[in-house]
Amino acid sequence: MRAAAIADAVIAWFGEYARELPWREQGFPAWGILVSEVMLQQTQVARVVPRLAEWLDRWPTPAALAAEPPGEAVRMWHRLGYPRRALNLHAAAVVITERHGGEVPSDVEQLLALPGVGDYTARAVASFAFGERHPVVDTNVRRVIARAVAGLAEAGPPRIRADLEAMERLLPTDRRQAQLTNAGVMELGAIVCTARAPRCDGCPINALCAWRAAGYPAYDGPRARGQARFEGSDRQVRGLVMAELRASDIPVTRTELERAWPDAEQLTRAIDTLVRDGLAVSEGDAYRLP
DNA sequence: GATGCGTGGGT
DNA sequence: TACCCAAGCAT
Repeated sequence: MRAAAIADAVIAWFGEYARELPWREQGFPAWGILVSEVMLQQTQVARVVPRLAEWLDRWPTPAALAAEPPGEAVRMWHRLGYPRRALNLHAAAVVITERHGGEVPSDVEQLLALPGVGDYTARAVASFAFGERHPVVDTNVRRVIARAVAGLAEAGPPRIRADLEAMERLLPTDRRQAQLTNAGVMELGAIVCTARAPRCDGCPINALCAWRAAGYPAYDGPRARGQARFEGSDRQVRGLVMAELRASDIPVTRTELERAWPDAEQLTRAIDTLVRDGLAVSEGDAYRLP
């Protein structure tokens, strides 16, 4: 069967060429897996590795993190981006401590209920930390399936149900083999079947690839939405404000923030949304981490 | 279902 | 150099 051939080839390749990453070490805790998966949401592996080590060194358990103010999580986040993830991780640590006896749950439904844990992260933790048999679908997996199975150059817009079903069809029955298939297909998409310049010569499934067999046709389907320009955006201003708050032990005044971004109207909008998101707290005419 | 959300690496 | 893209999530 074609799906079995793909899984077998990917598993064999993964065993030989997988990168040595902290969260793949024997005995790496479920808490560490959860933290790594949240850090990896839209953030490259190379930037995550050092921050993950610092984080787990300071907070080796969910209870340790839950005992501190959420602002400390935001500060430890440094410049990983999307700092609401740090807030989510802190809130998740509180839930895990109060409702799950301090242990990261292995059940997908319970994982999905944690703040900042969505369809990808819940199944990644269930599969990688606990060996549960669930399809894990991220941007890499979607691209590999689009090419190898559907014969398309790109995956197009995400469709959760269909994407999960497509990966499910590739998963072997055995739990361990399913886990290795999840990790292997992701890894293949990350370092071989890349978005820009795929390294098809080194691909373990190039002989099975529908896109290759079709002669690498160009993509003509619907495009995933592109990102808005960053320079001059509210996101940039929010980032600058957060950098100021992280760097200070005392509240930062509005006047000091205006030095970082002179446009008063845009600065106000950034501050207001940060306060609404719980990433900043107002204290008189100044602001600090929560 | 479309948008907003940080920061930086790769080409 | 600009631009695309990155182990997504919440609303």
